[in-house]
Amino acid sequence: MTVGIKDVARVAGVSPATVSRVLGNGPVSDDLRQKVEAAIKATQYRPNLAARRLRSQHSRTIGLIVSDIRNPFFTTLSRAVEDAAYGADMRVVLCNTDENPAREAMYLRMMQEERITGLIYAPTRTTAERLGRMEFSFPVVLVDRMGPAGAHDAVTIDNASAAGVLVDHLVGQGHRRILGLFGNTSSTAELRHDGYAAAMARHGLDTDVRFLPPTAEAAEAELTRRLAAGARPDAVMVSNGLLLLGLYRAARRAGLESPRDIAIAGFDNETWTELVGPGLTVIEQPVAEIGRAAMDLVFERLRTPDMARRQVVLAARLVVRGSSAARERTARPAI
Amino acid sequence: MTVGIKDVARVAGVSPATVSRVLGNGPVSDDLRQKVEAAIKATQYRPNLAARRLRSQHSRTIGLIVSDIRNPFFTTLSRAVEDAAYGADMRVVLCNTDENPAREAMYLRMMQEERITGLIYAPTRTTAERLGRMEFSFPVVLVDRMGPAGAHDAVTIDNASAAGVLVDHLVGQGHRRILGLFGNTSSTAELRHDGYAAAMARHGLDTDVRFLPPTAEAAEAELTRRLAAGARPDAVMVSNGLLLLGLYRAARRAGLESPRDIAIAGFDNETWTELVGPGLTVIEQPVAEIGRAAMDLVFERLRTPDMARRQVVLAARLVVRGSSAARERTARPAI
DNA sequence: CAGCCACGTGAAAACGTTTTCAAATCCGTT
DNA sequence: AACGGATTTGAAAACGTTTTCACGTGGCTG
Repeated sequence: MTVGIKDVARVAGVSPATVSRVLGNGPVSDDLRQKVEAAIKATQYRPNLAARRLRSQHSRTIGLIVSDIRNPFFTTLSRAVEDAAYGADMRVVLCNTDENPAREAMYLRMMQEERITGLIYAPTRTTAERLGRMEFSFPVVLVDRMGPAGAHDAVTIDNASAAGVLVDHLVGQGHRRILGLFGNTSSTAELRHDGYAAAMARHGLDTDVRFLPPTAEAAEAELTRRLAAGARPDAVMVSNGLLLLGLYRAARRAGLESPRDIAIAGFDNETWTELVGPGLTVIEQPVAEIGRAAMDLVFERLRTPDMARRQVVLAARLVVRGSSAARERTARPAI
Repeated sequence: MTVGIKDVARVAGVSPATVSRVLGNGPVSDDLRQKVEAAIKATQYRPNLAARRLRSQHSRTIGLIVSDIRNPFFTTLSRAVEDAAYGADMRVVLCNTDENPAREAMYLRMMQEERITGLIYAPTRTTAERLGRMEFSFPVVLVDRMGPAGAHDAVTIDNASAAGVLVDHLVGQGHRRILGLFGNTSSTAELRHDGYAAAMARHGLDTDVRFLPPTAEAAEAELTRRLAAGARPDAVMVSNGLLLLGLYRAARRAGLESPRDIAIAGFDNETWTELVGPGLTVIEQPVAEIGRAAMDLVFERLRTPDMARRQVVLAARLVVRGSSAARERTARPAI
């Protein structure tokens, strides 16, 4: 039989209420407090969090829903979230959706059943659209990806302009024919595409775009196919770390060296991007800060439920490395 | 006000017990079942998991305690665990300890308070020792790292012999002076050291060993220091992915190329090890399988509490890449 | 046709806490 | 000396479920 608050009370010679007050730092005389604490030690009492939650209506639990924790962006994010949760004496329940709306829906429902304190969530584009019509009894803070305008708090970078910065850099290095590969499941990839397209237009260049499942395999296959078909862009840019990995693999497999044969750039400054060849030029996001900001937003919204919806936009940073360097001009015409 | 089972019952014109039975697939006539299901839809009812857990004494929750989710080994592990949990309709609560025993203790206590169904746990060496004396009311399965012999179920690879395989390979390539860097927080690193030492002895070679905090920074600093002091081993092997990263960085920073100037090898086949230079020779662990096996073990132990303690040992695999290749023999004497 | 069993159902207890409420005690003030 | 207020305590209700138990109904069996 598991020992409960009543057993502690009996041993200490007080009422259960008093034990509860000791646990919750309520008003108790030092005398009784000591007795109770001794009894707790003696009985090896461990509070039952389910009971506590049921009665107090506070779960002290943060939900975290991402597509795949193995994506280093989400790995770092989750670590930051967990740290903040630890600091606030809360637990984190982790959910991977694999960009699968059915799994997403299942987890969203679970979050309501858990009566979580707050949710940090990177929604699929399809679910994000539906998000405006859904009711939640807890704060929902979107990260990395946005929902319907103004429907939820969110923490992102300025994706369109970051993509623009990347394009500007590539063009500045003399690259003209710039292929863009973008994920097809997130609003974020869409915004990065928009930024790419706008920048290309600004420079008077034609775009070349493909939306793909955001996986290394998809990117690798796509570039391999194009190279086999004889295409040879000056540069390729991609909208996230997984695509960047596939891109690099494809180039390597085709025997292309960067930047000699093809320039490469993308989003997410993952560990390996610095180590590979001349280093890969990337947009670095302040991932841990995004996580912390999201937690802050959860807490603020709890404190001030009527606060206006808030979108926190953090600065991203261009990390220039060898992969995007200028090539010696060949005889090939500029267009 | 939140809608409860009673509200559903009232709407459906049945008793709360019947609603509960519908929810739990209990024996209910089709007639009433339909009414109840309609009422559930109408009221937007969501079960309260805290209440359910309190009454049923089942939390359907798996605890996962690792040192740092950002270590790709644990990332992949956690993904496998989460997948298995999803399949069994369970949640996973994720905890990072940063190899900090205090944080570990805190999380272990939390797990008891959560009354979790089972725990998957990679303990620090210091906590692992204490583990034999601790009582848990749920199955504890150790992963990657072991506890006191036979005290808990565990899933690992054969660390000593895997390290031996790595040494044999390096020696086979002609390397003689092999520096070994090992983490100082896990039993696993210790076993890998033992395997290294045994293999070196078998080959009649002197060992050169250092135990470090298992971080990239520590490994990088250590090798940099040694190189600066004029040391130049034939090869360096390390006991995990983080150390491998630091090792590679240090070599690179010192302008050493692998395998020309120094051979490099280690544990954990992370994404980047294949991409870097000639590729890094590593021992690859079946990480996802470790996670799945751990979950299986949790379930088996729940089914058969008296089952003998079980240690599952999975096969690791040597992945040979360029970084360990033989060097052209120089005039330097073999010893 | 009597008896039995299987089945579906509801009333009420139970899970382990926190919280409300009222009672009791103590202190200082008038 | 009496009163008011603050402080500490305990009894009991409440949180939202599942589970136990007993009851009623209907179909079978003998």
